[in-house]
Amino acid sequence: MAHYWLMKSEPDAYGWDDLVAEGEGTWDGVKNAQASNNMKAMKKGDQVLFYHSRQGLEVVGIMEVSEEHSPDITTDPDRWVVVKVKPVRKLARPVPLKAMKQNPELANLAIIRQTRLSVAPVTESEWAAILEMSEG
DNA sequence: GCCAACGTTGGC
DNA sequence: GCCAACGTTGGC
Repeated sequence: MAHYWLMKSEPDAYGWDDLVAEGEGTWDGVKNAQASNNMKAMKKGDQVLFYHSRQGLEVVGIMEVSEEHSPDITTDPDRWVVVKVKPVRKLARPVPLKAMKQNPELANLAIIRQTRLSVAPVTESEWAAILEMSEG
């Protein structure tokens, strides 16, 4: 069964539209042990929310792991990894951080509890709650 | 643009 | 091996 995740990127550097334009993106440059461990745990087909940090501050789309982790040659390949992702679909309506913070179902969301974590797990119920917010 | 949070580095 | 200094991230 697929697992759920959330990954952050600054849209100035690499946003949802960039991923769509490329068709498949390599998620590189993550230099954080916890984030890296999460990437190592990702399996092909896992579903990933794309969150715009710094600008936007909202979940904008869903992507899918298309290739599992491999060494990150843009940083330190002995230490850090990349995964490849493909866009699945844009959310009907982006879900702002502000709204997620107000939703009691998301009180334990990893990115709310730990702001600076750029690659984070999302539980099945959190995933459902976020999609509900986008579509409801 | 600021600064809090927090991970990493390096001098001791 | 400790911990102060430093650098980076990301919300505000």
